[in-house]
Amino acid sequence: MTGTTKTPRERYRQQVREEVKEKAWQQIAGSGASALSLNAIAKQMGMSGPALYRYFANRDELITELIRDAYRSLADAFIAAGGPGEGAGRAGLPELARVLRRWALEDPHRYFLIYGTPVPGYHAPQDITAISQELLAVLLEACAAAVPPAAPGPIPGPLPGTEPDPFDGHLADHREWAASHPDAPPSALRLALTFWSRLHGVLSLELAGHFTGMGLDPALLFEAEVDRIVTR
Amino acid sequence: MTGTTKTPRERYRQQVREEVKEKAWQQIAGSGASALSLNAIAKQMGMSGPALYRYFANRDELITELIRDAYRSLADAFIAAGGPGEGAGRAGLPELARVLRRWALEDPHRYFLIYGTPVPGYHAPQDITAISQELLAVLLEACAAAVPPAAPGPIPGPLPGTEPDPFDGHLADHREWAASHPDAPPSALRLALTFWSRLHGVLSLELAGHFTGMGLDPALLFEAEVDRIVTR
DNA sequence: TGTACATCAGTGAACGCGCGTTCACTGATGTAC
DNA sequence: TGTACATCAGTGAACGCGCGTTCACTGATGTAC
Repeated sequence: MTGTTKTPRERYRQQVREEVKEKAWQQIAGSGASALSLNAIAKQMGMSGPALYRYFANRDELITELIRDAYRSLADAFIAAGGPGEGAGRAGLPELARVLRRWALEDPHRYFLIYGTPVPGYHAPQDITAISQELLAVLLEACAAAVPPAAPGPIPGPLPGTEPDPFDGHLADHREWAASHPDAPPSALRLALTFWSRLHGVLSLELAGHFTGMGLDPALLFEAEVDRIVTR
Repeated sequence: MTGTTKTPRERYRQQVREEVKEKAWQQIAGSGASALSLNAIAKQMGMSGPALYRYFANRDELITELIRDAYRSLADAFIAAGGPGEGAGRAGLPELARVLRRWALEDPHRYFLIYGTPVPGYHAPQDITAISQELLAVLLEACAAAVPPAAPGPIPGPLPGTEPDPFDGHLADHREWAASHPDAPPSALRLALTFWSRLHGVLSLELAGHFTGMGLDPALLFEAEVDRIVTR
């Protein structure tokens, strides 16, 4: 416990940092990430603007922290559902899909901060890309479990009833991004990409409001798409 | 021709408006849409800031105009490829998909202005939604041609070899958005939604740079996804 | 073709605003003896 | 337990900036007779 012992001051610092971030999220929800203003946050907390510089070096650090928290939160949700399972663990793809949608609907702007229009010139620090790799690892785990394992020995032809996907060849040669699962067959990698891109497709259109006014039920559309990812 | 006759002044006005929009796009490409500044554009054109108010009522009108132009440009590309065919006309879905990708890569920020993170509080004027309906009509046309026509008389069960899609039932009841094609079968509507959401998924991830560093070829991934939309 | 007038593009000064950020300072909280 | 000192949260004034937008005005361009 010695490592996590906090002096009252440290405790307080952390509380204020959290409150700043909370107000920041509220502001983002109201007017978008680009309108985030330190002064406005301070005023909302009943403090003067410069006070925030005790807690964040500058505006950019705050935004980076928000992005990190967003990734962390999604990764945790994934791990809780499908991570290396001590507790709940080992969720299937449909469950992961629902976790993703629930997480996104919880705070659409948080989703867009990660997957939305990129901020020109912004590059995420390395520890953030590491979190996104944790996320990917959970997804790959579920995909590997959903797909027939690669047989050792000579590479078999396509299974009967399965048309060969030409992209699988490309994947077999470009799998650095899936380093967490070096033994997963290309079809599992393919499945992960499909899961990611298709769900991002429906979800981001839904969150951006492109389905409103069309009279469709986005939840049904989402479920239908999940269905076609799983039963390929 | 009388309707399109332009006095020199009208001509000039239009030229300047075009130049303003041009610089606006450059600025958006550099620092994102939210950083768009009238003063900066004016300076770049060698004019004083207030001069622009001869051409646009305010900043919002300029942005709306940019969005309108973006939609118009995409709709025109679609119509040229697959629209009600006098000239080229009647392109299939794969061709439409390539048109979409080419258009998006031509200017990623233009794509994101339409399909990216929504601006909180912004509502597109009606003539813009009309353009997006033109776009949809072209897509629906191609989808209707790619799908077995609905048989008149009693609704048949699912075709042999085709598993019934539960979402098609929902679509049969909610097809106002496809008013341009009142006779298209639900499966065609479904195909259009699939085309739209899946291609938006891969494309927006690509444009946002989420594939960079993964070592994948986005063009191949895109083509593979197109393939699985068409040969379902 | 020439003159009188109306139209309109563009300027420069000004307003009020909010932003990020720095700096010197006050006062409260914690630490060491 | 009490005192002396160090740490640190927060303030208020200030800097420089760029923004959108208005206004009264100048000067060039087009129009009518």
